Amino acid sequence: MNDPALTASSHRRIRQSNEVAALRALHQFGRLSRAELARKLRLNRSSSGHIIASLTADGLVREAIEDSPEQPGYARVGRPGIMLELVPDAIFFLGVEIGVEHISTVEIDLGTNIVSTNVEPFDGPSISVEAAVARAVSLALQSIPASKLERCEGFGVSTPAQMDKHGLVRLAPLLGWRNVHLADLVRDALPLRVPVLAENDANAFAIGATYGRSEVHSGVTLFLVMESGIGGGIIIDGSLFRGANGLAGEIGHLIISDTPGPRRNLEQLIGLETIMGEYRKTSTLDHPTFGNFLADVQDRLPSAVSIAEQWARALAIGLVQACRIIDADRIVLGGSVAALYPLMTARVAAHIHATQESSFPVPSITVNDEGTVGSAFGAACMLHQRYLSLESQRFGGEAAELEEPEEDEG
Amino acid sequence: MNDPALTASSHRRIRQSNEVAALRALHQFGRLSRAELARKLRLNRSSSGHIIASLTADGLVREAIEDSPEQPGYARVGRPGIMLELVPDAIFFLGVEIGVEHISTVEIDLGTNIVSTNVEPFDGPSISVEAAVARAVSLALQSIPASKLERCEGFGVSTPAQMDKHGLVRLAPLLGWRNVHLADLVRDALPLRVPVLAENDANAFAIGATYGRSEVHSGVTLFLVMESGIGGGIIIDGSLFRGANGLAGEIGHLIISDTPGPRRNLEQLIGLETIMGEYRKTSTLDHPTFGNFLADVQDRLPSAVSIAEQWARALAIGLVQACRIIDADRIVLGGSVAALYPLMTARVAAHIHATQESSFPVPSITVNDEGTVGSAFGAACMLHQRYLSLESQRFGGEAAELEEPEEDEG
DNA sequence: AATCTATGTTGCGTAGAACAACAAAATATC
DNA sequence: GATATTTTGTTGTTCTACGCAACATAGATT
Repeated sequence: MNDPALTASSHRRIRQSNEVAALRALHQFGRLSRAELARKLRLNRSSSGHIIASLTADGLVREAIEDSPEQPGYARVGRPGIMLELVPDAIFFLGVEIGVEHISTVEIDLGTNIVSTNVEPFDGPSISVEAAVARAVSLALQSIPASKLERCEGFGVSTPAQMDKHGLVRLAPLLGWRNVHLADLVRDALPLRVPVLAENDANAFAIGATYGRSEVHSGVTLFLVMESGIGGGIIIDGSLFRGANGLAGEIGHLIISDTPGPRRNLEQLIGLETIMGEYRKTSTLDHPTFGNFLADVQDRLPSAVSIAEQWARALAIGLVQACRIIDADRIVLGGSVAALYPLMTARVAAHIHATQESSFPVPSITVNDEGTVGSAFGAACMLHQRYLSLESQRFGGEAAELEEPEEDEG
Repeated sequence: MNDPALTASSHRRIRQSNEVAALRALHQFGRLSRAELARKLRLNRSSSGHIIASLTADGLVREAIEDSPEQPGYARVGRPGIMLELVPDAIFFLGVEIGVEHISTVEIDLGTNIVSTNVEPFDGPSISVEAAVARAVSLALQSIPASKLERCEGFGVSTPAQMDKHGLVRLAPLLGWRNVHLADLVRDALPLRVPVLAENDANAFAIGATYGRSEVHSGVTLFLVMESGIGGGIIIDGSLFRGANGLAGEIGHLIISDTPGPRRNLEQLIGLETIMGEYRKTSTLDHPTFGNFLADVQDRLPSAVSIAEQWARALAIGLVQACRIIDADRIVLGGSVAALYPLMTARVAAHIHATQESSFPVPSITVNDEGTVGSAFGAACMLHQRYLSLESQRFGGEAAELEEPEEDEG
């Protein structure tokens, strides 16, 4: 019913849409002159000027001081344009990850630069939702001076839970939550009136990993977060594909093998627990860590290599299965287990080749190296993305979602 | 690079977008008054009136003659509105399926009603692309009087091939094609200048099966075409998800079992060939047909039921695997083998339940009953959908896709 | 120095939506 | 049955924001 193409454009919306487009272009390309912007947006130079004028008045855009006047190959004839850039600290966004063992918060600015982060240990399962939300909010706000607060334009939460697009948690097994409206709780707990979004942690991670400037990769990216559990997210043309229930990309439960005894799913085959379980059987150390394991693999210790080999095979099968359905052209691996991939690149590729028909295009595989704040960063990015879209509160958006003049006159 | 949100709106575009929105609303809801339309589109009544006036002048919309004046529950206070409707035969679209054994053509009108169809036997593998295109075009046009031709507003082709979104066929194993620009060939063969789109047959089928009026199901639909081969398509919020290479939803090659000997993929387990191969071993008939098999299953003949049981299990596993990745909430089965599903509903459901974790929402499964023209119909629908969008040629669209003022200035 | 080229700005024209006012066509109310 | 009420469709006006053209500007080119 909320068919975007069914809502009409008015005059206000034109300008809104064009201002948003200008902001997005500046975010994507970094620096542009008014004339360049006009070309990108297919606008007249004069219109571009007007739009920039109003964005400048709002303090979102400024003329860049030419610190590096001689960019290589920038010798063009004609009057040089005045470079424009976003004012990074004009506004900011907060992202929080409520994990099982820790809470992380991230503050990003209009240029999606990370301004500050906080991480705090946390015992998720033993704490109520309300208390968790309270701690998350206070941790996120603790390093923000009161005077700056009003420049906050969005608050994102990520957590290991299955939730709908409104932030209603259906089930969070690791935290013991069920049917809690997380987004609403956070909204109420915040001393600000800003847009709040909640999202599954793997989905948020996926957004964060793909939502960089000039990273508007048009295509399909499958993002895999490999820790004890295996999470996943799918990004289509730069925006998250949630699926019907927010479960799209959660490939941890794919059945990989039904060879001998019980069926084994991907999580059971490539998760951290499994690797460490196997590794403990062979390691001579008292308390072997994943780091020890990686070192052993690097040293080509047969027992460790054998475990890694199993891992590579299962990962390859999982990726091939997933790509047969969503036809991704890019795969990004994240989470601590991803560190194993660079050691096993060739083996994974070989298994993919063996499983795949030759006619199928093979996606590129890369490792994401965001720190522990990846998911919180992604949550913040979701609000950055929202700000640079037509739903932005800045334009009295949101209304479009709330009104819904549903009149079912059968 | 073709980021839609990066292109700005001008004055012309406003009207375009609003006219398109009006046409879409009328298509979706059938009949609306100007005031109702204004509410749906969030426009002022007067603007709605202007838009309707210009669409009426173009012959696309008319005031409906109140043949059924008393719609139930239609007693509302106030002046009753004048109902508006699309003029079905204002324009039409053609769709062609170039299959392996037959060519089917469909003509649909602005209301997506099927006006006429043609089916002709065809020996795909033995015929060149050019000849196939020529036959397809002549079959599609044969029943269209010359005077009507100019009202054609689009031509769609579907064929069992992997192709990109521009209609360039990378590979069509069943027809022996490789690297042919099918859409261009059709464009050149047509005696009209109309938009031409080409799409994989399963994808086209999927569009046709979901693109009904008032069928703008917002959600994720997985469509499965089961014949000798297994094709598939994914529809997200009413529009086709092609994936990076047009292969999204092609779940025929999912690995279902690696139990004893060689791996078996879904196609090898639930395809028509497999069923009939098994059935021939047990049937007492000389030339058993799939119809015989269905009858035997219906009669609970143990040998047939056993084959069907295997089929149900493999299908269930395939669907569960697919839904774990794309999180579909609706599955539609098509193709001749789909007729087996109604007999096995309970078994499939049981297997899904057994494979699935309880927390996972189970999608609805329905059988599509389009005839043999489903894929051609879908191809025609693609152009209907395009006409009711901003890329419509009617508004000098397409330019947006051709210009591309790419200026990579490092 | 003169010319060329591209940029940024300004004033004007215009398309098209919002707004307000009004007549019309029905129901609701007394 | 007359009047009030409600909703619709239309008309004229206002306003917003873009396109266009003209011009001054700032550099490169000759």
